[in-house]
Amino acid sequence: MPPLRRSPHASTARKAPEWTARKPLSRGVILRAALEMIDANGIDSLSMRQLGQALGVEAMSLYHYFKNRDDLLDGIVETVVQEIIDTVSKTNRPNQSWKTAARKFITAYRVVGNRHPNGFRLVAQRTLRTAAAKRVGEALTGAFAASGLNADQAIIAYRAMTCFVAGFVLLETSRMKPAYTTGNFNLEFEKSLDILLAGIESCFPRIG
Amino acid sequence: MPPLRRSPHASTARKAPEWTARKPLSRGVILRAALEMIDANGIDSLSMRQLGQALGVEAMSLYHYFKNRDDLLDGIVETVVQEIIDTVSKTNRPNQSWKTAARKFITAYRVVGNRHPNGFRLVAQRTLRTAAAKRVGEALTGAFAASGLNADQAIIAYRAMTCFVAGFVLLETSRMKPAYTTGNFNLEFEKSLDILLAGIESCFPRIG
DNA sequence: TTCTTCTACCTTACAGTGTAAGGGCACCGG
DNA sequence: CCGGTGCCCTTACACTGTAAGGTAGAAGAA
Repeated sequence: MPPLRRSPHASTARKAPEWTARKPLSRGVILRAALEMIDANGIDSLSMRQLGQALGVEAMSLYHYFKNRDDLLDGIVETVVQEIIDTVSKTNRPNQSWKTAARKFITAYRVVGNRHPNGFRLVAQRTLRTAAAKRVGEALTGAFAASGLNADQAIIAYRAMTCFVAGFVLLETSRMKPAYTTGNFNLEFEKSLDILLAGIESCFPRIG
Repeated sequence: MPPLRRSPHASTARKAPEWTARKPLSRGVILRAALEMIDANGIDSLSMRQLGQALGVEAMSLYHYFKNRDDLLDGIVETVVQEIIDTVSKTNRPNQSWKTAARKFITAYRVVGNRHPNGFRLVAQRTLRTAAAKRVGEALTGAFAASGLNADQAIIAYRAMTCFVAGFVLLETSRMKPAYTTGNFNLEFEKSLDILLAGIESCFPRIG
């Protein structure tokens, strides 16, 4: 149960104090509200004042939890990346083939990307400066390495796949109709994955 | 020779008229200045006022050539895309194999992406709403089709490659050091291209 | 010539932005 | 009781995009 907190505004009023059930702020609460705003109306709709309003708080209060707006955006990226990690680990099974692992990994990327289209745009541009990003690839490169690739090969395979999925989701989540498409994103995605996996197999014969 | 134009400010001054050699505005002139600003200092550094100042003009004058800032950004995208097209067509030769054509195409994408790192970020997010984007893929899908792929296969191969290169350049041009990298972007790029081309060959056996 | 219209640029104004600087109330450990 | 610390607040400033409308000069018509 969220603790009752006196509304700061009410505390300055003379009459009876008004009590609000406002959720106390925290990085997590703010980030979730921010991601919701972004997903609903685009990145430009996220202003400190409007975010504060959505949380029943003044804009400047947010600066207690985030250094500045950029820091907040980095936090959103981390939130989305973490969601990708969670999604992957939910479907991961031991002893699955590297192809299965890679497919699940990239698919989780896409699923989360479509769940947070505008949040994902942020991820695509600034993944690398967050700490979570450092962990996100371990599972996949690990699977590649366990299947016989050396470190450099695993990284290259990893990069080819993640770059593809980033570009794909970016394209898929833009509202506009692409000029060149079959109209069936699922098919294009799966077929492209087929291409990548077959290419890895063919270029790195030790794998398997 | 650019025509001498009376500086509007000077025209209201009482004394001797001052003549400036300011280049007359046009969509092209504005777009090139805007792209330059973006590449130098990032997208956020592009404000209508500052862009106007760089051109020796008030901010509102730009609205004679662009509906609004978004329209301007679309124009920048189109500029960059056109540069990609030009770069491709400069290296294109008749009778080259589909692999060579694809490699040149994707490489041109990357070269221009690195020449305009911040401009390219715009492209990655809004390529599709521009008219130039409609033409950019014709060469490549044409090469695929000419090599034996049917329409859907050509589109899928095209999409796999363009999504990859978009994601790759986005990663490559972000200042931060990625967590998983060999440190050799050129090698990673070429090897990833190998993977894609081998994968296309393997998944679409009719090609050749 | 003079009158009108058009083009290209301008000024002003407004609502909205991020955030620096600092204030004050509620709670806590002493 | 008292001083600190945490959490939220107000105020203020420089900046943004852009709506509304003005104006000086060029071009065309009479």
